[in-house]
Amino acid sequence: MPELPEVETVRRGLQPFLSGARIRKVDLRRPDLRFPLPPDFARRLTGASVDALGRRGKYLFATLSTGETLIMHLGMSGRFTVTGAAVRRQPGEFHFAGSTDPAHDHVAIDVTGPQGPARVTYNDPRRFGFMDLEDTMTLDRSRHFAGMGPEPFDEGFTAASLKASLTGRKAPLKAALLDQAVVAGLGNIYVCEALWRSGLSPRRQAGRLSVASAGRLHAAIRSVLEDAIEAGGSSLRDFASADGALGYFQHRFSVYDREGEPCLRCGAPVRRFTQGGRSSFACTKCQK
DNA sequence: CGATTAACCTGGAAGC
DNA sequence: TGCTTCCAGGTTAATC
Repeated sequence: MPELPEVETVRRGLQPFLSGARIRKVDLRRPDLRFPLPPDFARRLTGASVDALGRRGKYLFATLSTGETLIMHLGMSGRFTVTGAAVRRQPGEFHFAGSTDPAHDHVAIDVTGPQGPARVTYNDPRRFGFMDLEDTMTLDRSRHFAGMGPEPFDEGFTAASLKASLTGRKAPLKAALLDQAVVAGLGNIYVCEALWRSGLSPRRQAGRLSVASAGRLHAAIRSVLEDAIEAGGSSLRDFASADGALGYFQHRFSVYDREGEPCLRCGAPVRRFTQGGRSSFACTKCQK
């Protein structure tokens, strides 16, 4: 589910509980999420302090005092919730206070932090998310981060660099922008929204952008992500930040999930079509 | 090498 | 009500 704004919202929600906290206990309900958890996962976390909570693209990561970094990806349906102190547990069975979906609570991390004791629970019905441990020193070269494109808000991400990374690409803009090697953090929603803001068709060949179009696209990517972060992300279904608050950017979608509704710029109906097996939404009248 | 498709997994909504 | 089909915010191995 979550794209950059949602992951950033989660990061900000978890930070007060995790940053500076010591990990007391890690409970695993199953040995794998999308992939097997790394060997001795719980043991390598237990006793560690969290130095900082960061984000790279759609990845969340916690830098630990042990020299390792806990890498987390929420996949399509992953979410974190924070609850108070651990409650009673029956043998062989998990139950977390306040959980509305214990069947998909896969990992629970008990911490003592600046806010006192807390339990951070990872819930993920579809289990497309995953966690891993990597050496902090080589994090940027780790299998998850190597080859990832620039952060949208980094200085290194410019209209010129965007145009350069798209040069030679024959794929449509939609597919190219979903490629995390071009720019990190965009997913289906924000690609659709950024293309609408820049007046470009998702079907446009990525390698054939003018300098002016690349400039508009670059600005649109930053502005839509910025607006979405400010809104606390988008809450499709029931996505919530770690403090339980719902993001509200979904109410500001210009095209995503607005098939048949009028384009906010020209009034023509928003169209939905499939690209690479996924829905694209666009105004075919004013997005060229 | 780049582009496209299928698969991973589950639940909710829509259709009959 | 119950069954079937489609769809979903991501990533990636396999295939073209």
